[in-house]
Amino acid sequence: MGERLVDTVRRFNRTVTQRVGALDDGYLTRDRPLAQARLLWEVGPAGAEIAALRTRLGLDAGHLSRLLRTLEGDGLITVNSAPGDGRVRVAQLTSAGRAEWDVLDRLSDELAWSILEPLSDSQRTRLAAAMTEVERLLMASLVELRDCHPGEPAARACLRAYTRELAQRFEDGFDPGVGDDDLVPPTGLFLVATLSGEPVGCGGLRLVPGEPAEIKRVWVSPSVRGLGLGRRIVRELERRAADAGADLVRLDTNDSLTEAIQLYRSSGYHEIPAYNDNPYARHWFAKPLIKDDASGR
Amino acid sequence: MGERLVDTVRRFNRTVTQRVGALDDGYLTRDRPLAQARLLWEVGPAGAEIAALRTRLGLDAGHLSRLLRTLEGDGLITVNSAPGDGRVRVAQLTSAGRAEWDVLDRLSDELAWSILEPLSDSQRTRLAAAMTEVERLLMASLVELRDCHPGEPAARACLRAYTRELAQRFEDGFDPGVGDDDLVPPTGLFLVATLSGEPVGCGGLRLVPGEPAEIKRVWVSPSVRGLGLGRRIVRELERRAADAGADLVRLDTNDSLTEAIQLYRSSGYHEIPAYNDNPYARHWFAKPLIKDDASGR
DNA sequence: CCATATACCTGACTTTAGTCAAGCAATCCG
DNA sequence: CGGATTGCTTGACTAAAGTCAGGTATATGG
Repeated sequence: MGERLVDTVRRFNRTVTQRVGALDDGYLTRDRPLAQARLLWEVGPAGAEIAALRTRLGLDAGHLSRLLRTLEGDGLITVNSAPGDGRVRVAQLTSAGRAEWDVLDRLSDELAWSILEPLSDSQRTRLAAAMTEVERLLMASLVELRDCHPGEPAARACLRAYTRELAQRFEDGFDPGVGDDDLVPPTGLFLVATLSGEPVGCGGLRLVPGEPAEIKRVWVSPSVRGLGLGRRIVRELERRAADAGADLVRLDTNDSLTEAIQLYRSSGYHEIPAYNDNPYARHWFAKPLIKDDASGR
Repeated sequence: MGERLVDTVRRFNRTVTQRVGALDDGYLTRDRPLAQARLLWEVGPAGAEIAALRTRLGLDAGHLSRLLRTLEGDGLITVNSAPGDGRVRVAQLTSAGRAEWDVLDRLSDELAWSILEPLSDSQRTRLAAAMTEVERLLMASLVELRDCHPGEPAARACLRAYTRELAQRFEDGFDPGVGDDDLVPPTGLFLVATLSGEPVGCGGLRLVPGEPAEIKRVWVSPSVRGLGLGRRIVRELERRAADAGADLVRLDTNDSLTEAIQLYRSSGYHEIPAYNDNPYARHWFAKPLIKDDASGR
């Protein structure tokens, strides 16, 4: 039965991904090299930082620079230094570039419509629903979890979002207090989850030798909630804690974070007495770590 | 609401198609050029005719030939003339090529599993179901309908399948009688539906000036049934008949072709008295054609 | 048997894509 | 203020993809 599922995924990858992908490229290319067309599209009406384009398109810095130069030469974009930081450069569409982008936008609409057009109404609705489902579930697989210094931009973005959200949800606001710069080896660690470059979640671990490990700053972007990312982050943090020699992991949380409490309970955590005086904490949880070097499944 | 559906399709195309597609390519490439890897994969354990590879991969004849020469030079495939026709050449995997193919097969399994792995059981099932749905419905859109001489290989394949199926379904067998070589302009036409090069359906139209047009040889491959292709073929034939000046289109059919009868009834056909003495016909249908040069949505 | 068509191959390109090291300007850090 | 770092650009490549005009066997139809 696992075999059947794998076959389904493989067939899907082959047929849908390659064929529709090729179709998409063909439509959007407009007798311009594919990389240029994609780049022009990604710059978009709002403009974009070059670093962002690089991660989104997965291009080499040199290659990207050259592509930008070509588009600039064709009068489709301008590249200027960012106002804040002179090293950062920002690409903007010129009016000619905008016109071209609009054409791509229209073609993209037409392609989408050409897919829907031969279908009956009910088929169209079913297709859209199935596409949304596939997309959401694939997201979960494409999220990458990696170690990240809390000071890195991706981490800071997550922590800002985390703080903003808690401030909104807690009755009496939220002040994160001191920074999270201690969440680096050897006294801790910080994980950031990214979806094609964009940070979509995070989690920290504080490690004090001889004491239980502590999970902190677990946050998942609303855009990917309900896909099990929180559970995945917590599981990874537990694994790291075990690797570091901890045999217990604990954390504090607040009543208003109902999904989090639900997650911890269903992940094997049980409530314990307060182990700190965090003014925002209302519940304290702990989970014993069982060491196993042979990971099952 | 049409707009929402189009947006869904566009988002799907972008995220799923590009990201999963790139992932797929990366896995399967095995530090061999992508085109070579894909070609090796397409040759497969059963071997393949070069013409088939060309259409399946959408490659230029020269480019393909060179790729074949490279794989041949690496000892992965052999290319020999086909037994029937000395011009046609067939690629076969050598044992080394077969071993390489097996590796690709395994990697493909691993990639599929890496997508499923982070998901819960119920999510996996839902993903597989949604993928199957997307795939089937996209098929309908990717089917291309084109004019085709009844003597062309694609047409002959359809007509053979048509004949075989009727012979099986009719109580007293089926003999197509004379060929369908009259289904060419100006006395008629023949359409073949292809799904990425493979013929999956057909339909013919006989045109006699001053007489009603006649629909013949409508067939849809079992692999794509239930996706509205039959209806699409009939609709296109009606359009062609109208373009040719006919104001009525008629056809004959047999009791055992229940889906066809259902299709004709729901497409606006009504039963009429026998207009010919086709020994296999049990029902005769007709539909008046309304001319409209402004085709609505 | 000969003209024509088919199916593929070769040579001789051009265009894209992608890599790597070196370099420069802006910024950050102590 | 001076040395490191960051962010991007350039030069100098290589590899892969794709194109196009011949060319060579094999088949087909009169």
